[in-house]
Amino acid sequence: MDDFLTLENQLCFAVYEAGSQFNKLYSKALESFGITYPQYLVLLALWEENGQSAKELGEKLNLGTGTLTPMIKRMEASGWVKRERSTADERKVCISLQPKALEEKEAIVQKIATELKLCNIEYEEYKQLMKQLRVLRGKLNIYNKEKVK
Amino acid sequence: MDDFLTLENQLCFAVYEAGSQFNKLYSKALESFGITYPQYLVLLALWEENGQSAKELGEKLNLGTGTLTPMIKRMEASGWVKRERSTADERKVCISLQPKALEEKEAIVQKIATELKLCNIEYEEYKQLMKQLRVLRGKLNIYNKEKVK
DNA sequence: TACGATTAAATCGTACACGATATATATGTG
DNA sequence: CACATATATATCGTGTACGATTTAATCGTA
Repeated sequence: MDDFLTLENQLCFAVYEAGSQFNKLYSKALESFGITYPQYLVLLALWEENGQSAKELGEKLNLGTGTLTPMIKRMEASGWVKRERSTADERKVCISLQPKALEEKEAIVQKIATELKLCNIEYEEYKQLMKQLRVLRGKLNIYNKEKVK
Repeated sequence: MDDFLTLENQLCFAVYEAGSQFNKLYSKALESFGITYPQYLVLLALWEENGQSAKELGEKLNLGTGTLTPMIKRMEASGWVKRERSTADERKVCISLQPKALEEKEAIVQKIATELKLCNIEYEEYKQLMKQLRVLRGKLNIYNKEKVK
């Protein structure tokens, strides 16, 4: 009757599970580099475009300042990034990569690629999932944006 | 060149994003009931089978005792569940629903159903995603289990 | 039956994640 | 120029999440 109520049939839970599994996989793979999974996402964003304000970074990663500020400070303390107040607009903080983040890039990327290969995710599967998750993201985004109003 | 390195093309990030969007949607929908999204998942598991040990619950939800114990205690404090040491095996704690959790079930389920409907997720889309996420879960599970050894 | 190994929870430390609030800088309009 | 408004961060409080360690109960086997 209310089969749709079981954990097993909840899309939100399927996503939640996959998320925590990726979290574990990446955390373990990144452990030896001394970065966490969310910190790796920050590096990805900065490798793509070095020197971004906290706001820009937060928008790309869907993270508020309450999450980002302390995280970036930890990454600064461990030598991955640096934070500088913009001189043009003193409200802004510009976050950029330290040499360490550029030097270690290849090794980190390689490590992740190696581990992911072990999961045997097919290219078609990957592509399909990405496509469907983008559609889902679009719909959830519209909903969440509406609700803020 | 390394387009596969962009955030936009990372499966892990797509899952991460969808997860946090669901989190926001459910959190807002559940706010008036005084429960969080993870707590709602606990209720789902207990509505499905009332009276489970912390270990069983943790296995279904992929949560360790470091997460579950304090969460269940909060849910006990707010009157949703109760915790009782098993008399047969004093190591076990049996977690079961308080009347409040049974009384509010319909209202909670209705509220969630209403909000989800507003997202316009098609049945086919839902089914497809569930199917693919189950495959992904299987693969990530195998990987993560291997790594523990 | 004694005792080492296993199992179930609890506890601890660290790191997200989010909403709400505070603070400081910049901007727009009279 | 003055001042209300808007913007960018920072801070705070609460609640997950996870690995590691601790504690207590049970089990297996000599």
